[in-house]
Amino acid sequence: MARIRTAGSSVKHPRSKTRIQQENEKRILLAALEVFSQTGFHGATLDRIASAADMSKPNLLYYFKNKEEIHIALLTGLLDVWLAPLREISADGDPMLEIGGYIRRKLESSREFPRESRLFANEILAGAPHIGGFLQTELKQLVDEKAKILQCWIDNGQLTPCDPRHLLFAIWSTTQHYADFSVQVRHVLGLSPGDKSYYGNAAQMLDTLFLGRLMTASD
Amino acid sequence: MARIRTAGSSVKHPRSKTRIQQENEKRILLAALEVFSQTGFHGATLDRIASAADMSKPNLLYYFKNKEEIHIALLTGLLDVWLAPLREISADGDPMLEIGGYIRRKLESSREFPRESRLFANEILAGAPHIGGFLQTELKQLVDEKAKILQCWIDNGQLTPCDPRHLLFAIWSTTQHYADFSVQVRHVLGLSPGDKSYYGNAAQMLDTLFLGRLMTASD
DNA sequence: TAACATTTTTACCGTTTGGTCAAATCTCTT
DNA sequence: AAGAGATTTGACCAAACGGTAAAAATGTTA
Repeated sequence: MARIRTAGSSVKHPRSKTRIQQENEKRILLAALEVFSQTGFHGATLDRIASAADMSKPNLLYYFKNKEEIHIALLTGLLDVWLAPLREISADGDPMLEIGGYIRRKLESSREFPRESRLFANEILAGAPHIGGFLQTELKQLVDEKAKILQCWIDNGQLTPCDPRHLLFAIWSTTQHYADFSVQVRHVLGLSPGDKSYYGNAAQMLDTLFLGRLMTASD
Repeated sequence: MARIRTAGSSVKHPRSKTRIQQENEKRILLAALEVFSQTGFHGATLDRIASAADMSKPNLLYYFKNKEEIHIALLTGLLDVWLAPLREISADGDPMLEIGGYIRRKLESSREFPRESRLFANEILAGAPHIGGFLQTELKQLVDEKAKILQCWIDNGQLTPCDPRHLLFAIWSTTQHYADFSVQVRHVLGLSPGDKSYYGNAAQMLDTLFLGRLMTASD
């Protein structure tokens, strides 16, 4: 009688994960990221994920009990990465450097993790069925906190008056656009698949856009 | 022997469309827009579309020969709407008014047609399998044309130097964000579903962002 | 109203998909 | 080397799905 404990979650013995278990879970998540980000949740099939992970479907389901659990595992793993660049904004720093740095970090994140960005975008487009709670609590809280900092800068005359939250929206959308809509960007620019040379011009554009008139004091 | 001619596309007699035909095709496309924009292509089922159109599935397939044809019909109907605001930009006008108007039109389009915007976003996210050609030809051509106008304004000192194409990307992403990521926007702002009150602040934000330092001459 | 074309419905089909089960194999420890 | 537990596999299943065929119903027109 096999399967006394399901991989990694025995109720009686929450033993640490096996080497094989760790390796395979990573392989699965990597494969799932590839497939989910290409076709979305509904377009992805367990067969494709399994084959991308070089693994049989039942074997895959030995590590994750269903398709949704894989999806959730990917998303929750993503949230910290998504928040990280925003967390770094410091009230003590210079507004220009702080906002410029945030933009650079977000843009870099788009270039380095386009699949993660598309996975996130798909989830939001679908109405955020899995991470709605996260958006309402953790994200909202962090945004509220950082919006206060931005508001301080505005009150100090270091930043052009505007709704801080919408300023963040603008940064999110413009930076993520290069990952989520990369196909459109490439086609319009006449570039071939895989060519990411446009990121240079993107950074320049966003600097002029956000650090131009929005910054009032220094310079 | 029924079905001598498939609805609307007889080879021998390309007769004009029946009243019933016109009505039903509209009903189907409206229902499909709702379903596709909510769940994406793969997540949408013919049964759901049919039931949303208050129609049996075989009846639906009498008007569109398969699921993909419905999707394509929706997308192609969308492209002109998508291009329209950009087409209006005139070389003769004042840069500030032209760009400001374009932003307002795009934002208004997001508010009025969020489902269409999400349908488009889904298509791009999936790699633009159906409208790749459009992006490479019609869209690229129009962008090239309008980019020239923007470049003129830059050369005339009326617009801050920047890559015109990336300026357009920034406008697209920021305006469409309010339709495509509305769930996130609402959750972060603490608004309830259906509340679109944030569009006011959005317009203000985008004006300060794009019409601030980017505009150099007048003012 | 009769004849014809159009529209709708009912019943169905083959495939794909998410997921299960039990047996077989492998791995690690003693 | 042996046994216990962990992993893998092959065979399978029910439901959902995209789509079809043919007859029934409805609309249109002469």
